[in-house]
Amino acid sequence: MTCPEKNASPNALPADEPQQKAEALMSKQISRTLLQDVALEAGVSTASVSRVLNRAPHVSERLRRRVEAAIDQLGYVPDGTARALASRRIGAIGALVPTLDNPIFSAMIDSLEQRLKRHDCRLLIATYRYDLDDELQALRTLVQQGVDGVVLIGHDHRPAVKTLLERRHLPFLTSWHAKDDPKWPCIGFDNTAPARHLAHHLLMLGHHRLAVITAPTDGNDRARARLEGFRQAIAAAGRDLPPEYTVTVNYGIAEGAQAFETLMGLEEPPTAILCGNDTLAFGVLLAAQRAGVSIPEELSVTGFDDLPQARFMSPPLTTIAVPANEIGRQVADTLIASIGGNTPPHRRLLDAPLVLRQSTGPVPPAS
Amino acid sequence: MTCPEKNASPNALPADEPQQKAEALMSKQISRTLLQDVALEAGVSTASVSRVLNRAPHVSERLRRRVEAAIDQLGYVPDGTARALASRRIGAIGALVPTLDNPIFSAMIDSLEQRLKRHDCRLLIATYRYDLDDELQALRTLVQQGVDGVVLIGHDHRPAVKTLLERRHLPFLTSWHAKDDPKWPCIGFDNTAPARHLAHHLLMLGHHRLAVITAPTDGNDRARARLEGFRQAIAAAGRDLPPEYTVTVNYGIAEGAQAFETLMGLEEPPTAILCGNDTLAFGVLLAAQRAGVSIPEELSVTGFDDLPQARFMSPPLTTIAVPANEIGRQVADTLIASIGGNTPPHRRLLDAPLVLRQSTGPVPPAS
DNA sequence: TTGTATGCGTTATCAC
DNA sequence: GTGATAACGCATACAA
Repeated sequence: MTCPEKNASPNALPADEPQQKAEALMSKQISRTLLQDVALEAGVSTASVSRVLNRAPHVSERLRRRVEAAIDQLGYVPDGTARALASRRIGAIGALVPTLDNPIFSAMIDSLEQRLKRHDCRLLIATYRYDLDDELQALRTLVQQGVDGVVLIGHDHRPAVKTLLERRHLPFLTSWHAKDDPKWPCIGFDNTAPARHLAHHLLMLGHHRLAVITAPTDGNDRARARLEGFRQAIAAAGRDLPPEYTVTVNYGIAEGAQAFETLMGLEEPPTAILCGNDTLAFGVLLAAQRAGVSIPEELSVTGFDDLPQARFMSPPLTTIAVPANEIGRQVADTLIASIGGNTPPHRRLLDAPLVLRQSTGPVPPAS
Repeated sequence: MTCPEKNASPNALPADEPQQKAEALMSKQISRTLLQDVALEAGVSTASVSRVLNRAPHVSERLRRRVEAAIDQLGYVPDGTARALASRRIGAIGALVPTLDNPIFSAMIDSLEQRLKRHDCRLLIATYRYDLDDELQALRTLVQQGVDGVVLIGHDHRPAVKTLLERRHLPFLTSWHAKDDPKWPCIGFDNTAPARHLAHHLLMLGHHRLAVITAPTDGNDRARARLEGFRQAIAAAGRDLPPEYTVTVNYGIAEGAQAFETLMGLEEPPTAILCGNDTLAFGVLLAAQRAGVSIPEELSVTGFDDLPQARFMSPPLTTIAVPANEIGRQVADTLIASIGGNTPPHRRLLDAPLVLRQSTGPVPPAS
């Protein structure tokens, strides 16, 4: 049964199985060392090897050493798929994000992944381009893969998302929003209040004609919340936001620049522009520069996100610092705890402070 | 055996097993429908259900319909972990990238993921912060997870990386470089030639004092290759690149700005600065603007990557357009083919064209 | 503390 | 074309 030397036969079968070898050669791995081989080498049971592998309690130091020696000796590497099937955990969570093209999301994913690694957890990502049907579909495949947990952006989702998550008892977290709903635990920040502060800030500077450039709000509660914040402040000041002062464009610098042209082409151009995100604001800043419109003397501009570039723009951009990295870290820690059985707080709100820079100033005297 | 109604018992065990239910409640999923249940419902064998699921050939239309009906009826969802164990494929590949904080990498990952989805393949990502030991470690965990393929950035890796990949017969691809090594199949682009072109372009404009700002070259063959390209062109012009004209800084706008200060503080400041990537160049551009150094009249600046912002800088940045999205797509297609048994070409080179904009101009007369 | 035996839910290899 | 049934490699309830 025990072969002379190097021949650690994968399966302790009753007799030589001729096809065995041929198969192994065709297959992805040639005669891998199995947990069973380790058990044999160490002279212990497979259960003990498994215990050592999983750092289970109640294993004697002596046994542990023996097993670890055997593992090193044979260069054993546990099979993740078998582990997953038996333990019902794959050691990875899934993240559903609208896109990775937006640096604010890739920043969050980056820190999420770094933090998960500490907990020995991998990250499976899927993007859905702000299409909620695609999001649902992507979630289905992630769930089918067997992810141990899921993180979502925002609270705009198809109803089936929640149904699926709950039916599978899958730990999950939403992020990037602040809605207080016990059914949708979240780690995020308020998008409305900061938006309100930005608008308020401009109103205090004497601006009357505020315009807004927003991303499409369809399936994007963050964009909606920010727009709502802008509206609230404007309404509180006894004014309103006329439709022609609200421009909806897709994400992008060029799109922001385009929106600038549109707004400045109006009979009564705004004296301040509130942008739904920094990238749009960058576009406005650049277009203004090209058009010879000086910021903030002739026009005030605000962003939302505080991307690394924001402080380097000319002039530096007044914006809201979104805690993308902190969200990544806290989501990782919380989801891991949640997978471990701890019920997380239904809602954790992080700061998204106003960052006053030089792109905003008093309303021009001419107005 | 067959329960009255809703009770699709997960296992057709001989008798009631009291613990069964308790366990199920504790566990992640409550009485999931299994492939076996589908087989029962459809009145066929489990093998047939599996065949339908995997679109295997030689299945009658009639049987397929019956099975599909049963699947819909029961809302059956295959278990990815069991599938993975039995088929030896998890339906996901792993991507190892230095960081996702650099938009050029997140762009590639974004398109990679989008394209993989078409092939019904998921993406597992891991970052290693340019630390090759971490890269190796991360690869180990991905392999252990059972990924069906791996994509790496560059050709700087620990030897163990290749050993591991080959021992497991794991399809893999490197990217972002152009080294012609049959052992390291790659889909990338030449970093050296474009760098040479940039330097040549400046030399043709009459610049003699060229400086370089580079990212740390340790474990970063792309940075090294670009630096080498700069050097080649300069040497070809009968000049050299003195050490004080070569500044190494970490990635970042602030870092680029800092390097600008350093260089312009020299007794004989350069008349042109070649940056290892766009982000560093952005820093230079912004610092120059602040310092009142006009570009390109007093100083020429080049980047490398062609990030979306590059064309919106003032002045627009002369740079190299790195095909990040195309790499993502082609890596996806090729790796999938490779997993399917097709041997990919050892090397596919994509274009990384010079994009001439306004940040470069004739050497200032004073020089 | 350690060993035994079985389950995890598919795929795949055979026969038929 | 379809049906039994043996892997797949590990975790774990239970016994010892």
